[in-house]
Amino acid sequence: MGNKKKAVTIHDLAQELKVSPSTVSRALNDHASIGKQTKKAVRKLAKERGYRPNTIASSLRTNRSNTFGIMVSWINRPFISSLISGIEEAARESGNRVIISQSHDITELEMENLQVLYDSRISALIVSLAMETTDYSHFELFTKNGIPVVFVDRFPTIHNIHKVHINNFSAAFEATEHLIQQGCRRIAHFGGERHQSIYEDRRSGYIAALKKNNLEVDKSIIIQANLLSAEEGMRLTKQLLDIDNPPDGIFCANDTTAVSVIRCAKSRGIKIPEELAVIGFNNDPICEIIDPPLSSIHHPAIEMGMAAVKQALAILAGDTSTGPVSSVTLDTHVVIRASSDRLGTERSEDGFRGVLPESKVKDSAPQTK
Amino acid sequence: MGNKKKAVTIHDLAQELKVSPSTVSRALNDHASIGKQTKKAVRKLAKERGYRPNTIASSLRTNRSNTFGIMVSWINRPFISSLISGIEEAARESGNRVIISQSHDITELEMENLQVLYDSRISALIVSLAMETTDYSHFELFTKNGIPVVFVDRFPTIHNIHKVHINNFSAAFEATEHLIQQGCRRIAHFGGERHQSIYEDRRSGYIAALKKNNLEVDKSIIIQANLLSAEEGMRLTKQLLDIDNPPDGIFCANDTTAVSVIRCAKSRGIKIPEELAVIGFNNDPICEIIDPPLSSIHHPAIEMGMAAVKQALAILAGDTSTGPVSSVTLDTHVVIRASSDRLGTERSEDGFRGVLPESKVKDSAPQTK
DNA sequence: AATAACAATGCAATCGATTGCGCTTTGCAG
DNA sequence: CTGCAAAGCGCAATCGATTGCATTGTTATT
Repeated sequence: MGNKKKAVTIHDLAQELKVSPSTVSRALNDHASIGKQTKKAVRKLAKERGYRPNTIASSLRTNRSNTFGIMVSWINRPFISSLISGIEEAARESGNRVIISQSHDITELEMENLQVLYDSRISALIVSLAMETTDYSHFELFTKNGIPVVFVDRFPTIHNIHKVHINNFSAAFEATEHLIQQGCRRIAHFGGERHQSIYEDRRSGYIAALKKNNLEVDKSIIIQANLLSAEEGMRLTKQLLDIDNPPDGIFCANDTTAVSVIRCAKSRGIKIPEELAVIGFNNDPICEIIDPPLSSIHHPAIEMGMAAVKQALAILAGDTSTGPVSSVTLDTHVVIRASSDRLGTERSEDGFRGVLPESKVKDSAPQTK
Repeated sequence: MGNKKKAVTIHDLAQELKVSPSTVSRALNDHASIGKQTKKAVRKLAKERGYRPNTIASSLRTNRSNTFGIMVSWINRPFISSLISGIEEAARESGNRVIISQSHDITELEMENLQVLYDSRISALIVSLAMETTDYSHFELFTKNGIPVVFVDRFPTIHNIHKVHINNFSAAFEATEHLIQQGCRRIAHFGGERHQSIYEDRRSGYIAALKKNNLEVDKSIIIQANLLSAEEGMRLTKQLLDIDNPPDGIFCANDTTAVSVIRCAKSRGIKIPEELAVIGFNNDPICEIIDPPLSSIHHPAIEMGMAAVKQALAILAGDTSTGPVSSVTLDTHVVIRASSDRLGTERSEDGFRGVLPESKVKDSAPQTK
């Protein structure tokens, strides 16, 4: 183990076959102007000697690294890890590698790590913004140097960008209307940083649904969180449930806080969904696990990752059919479970209902280790 | 956007400063034989022109890519994504990039993707084996070429390897003894593929605990799963609970199947932990979410990732203090929750107990999006 | 048979950074 | 004033693969 014998190069093959390195290179790349015999001989020897192309050298010469960079907040979050899984798969299928980097939701770290990605001369960058980030100038390093940047999920509030996203407004609208249909009349909202458009849009969709249904918009039950973490969720829910006129429904901007709401409510003996109907966002695996199962918005993480790669590839191929920028919107849908199902139509015994989109998610992301 | 002006190189800087590229290179790398003034001037101009080193060129010349390759089964599993998060962080801190690849638990895909990683001339490889994999010859490509391979979690059953792991035997032993202490006398086991040593060891630890406590080892309640998926868990649990003499406790080789056991048992009205005590493995986030909360073995995913990087760095630095191979074993511990706590000492109201190792996990991996 | 056309291969530059070796200058001791 | 070392910097090769252009050998055309 650990021998440091040098790897085989095309020069080694060339020497042995008494041809030039150019010929070897072309033979391996199936260039038209190389004879059949030669190609066969080269490939045979390459295999025998265990030749493997040096991607680094190739990248330097061709100026194409065939590598995508990913910048996300935290790798170990259900939505993000599925997103990455989708990116990895689509990238691999198109012959690209994937370098990964996390910002820990801190803008400064995002900036630092972007430098590293740039130094790696990635072919394209796929980003989901750090929660903190409000200034986007650090992405110009890429755009100004001709490296496509595709934003996924959390994207900047500026116009000239490529992005893959969902319609957060309408998803939130549907979620809220669902609660209203279930009889809720005083619906609270758990929202994230408003400078992140996805959270602002979810908030707007929620408010629009209330207004459309002639329900009061009470800002005292619109909760503002920073990171939408479990701890925040627990702490803020306690406050919310302590007020004189507590809500009878709540729409949370993510599942993590929704779970905290359920746990807090349960500990107080508040019946879900009868006294408090809850719906989250993302359709994380925990939705099916918690008792009662949590209604949510299905957020197509893997598909979003794949779409981002597809979009990056199109840009690299010079596809300008969508104009200077492109925006892909993926579909979401409400997944109704017991936490919001006051009419009792969706209940089951063991909680295993063959809901189509969910089994689909499971197929591509089994919760095994 | 999308201008294709070429990036600044050291030659551009050299020309403008009327010095040689060598000087620029050395100045930027803080080489001793370059004058103070020169260094200052070079760095100033580099900054002004937005110079960024081309890692690809540097890698080619120095034969060091400063890139770690990761090969895992699925990125989007709680344990794996935390593992990767740890790897990414430790790698970044040591100035290394991270390329990621997934095998989907299929050996063939593992082999194919390893080729790609090799072609990228990664500095070191960190692997958690595909469930299927029993032959390890495809890793020789790396070892024979002097590229360190560090196995994490799922490792080969051969000796001359570097690895980071836990003591699966003793963890399983402790888990099983815990069930026995709680009064269980007929304990079942849900195991994974036995050719994967981690699952074989968990099984052995379980059996050893039974024997030590003079309990019968009944193979009819040792369940063999392939992927340890939720579906498998549900299907096999149904069979298990249908037998004449059902178990009063079960130790599962992962949390996913343990959750299935709980859900299946609940749907049949079996009381947990009174009639069936359950303990899983990994301490995934779902453990705290499910009702009743699931006891488990804390599996230090992030720390394992960091340890693997540390180990790889040591090998690259030529550290032979551990001999030709090195093995790092990290600690685990039983996390007792309601699913196995028949004595009722660990209960709480809202399920938020400030268990130290858990809050630690949360700090580094908040369940937010 | 002479020439055009083409197929197959080689030559050498190139991508951007690094580095061993050698050259020039300055400083200082003898 | 000479000699010599150290400081500061440049030359040119190098890493491995790619590619425009030149070259050789072969076949087809008139």
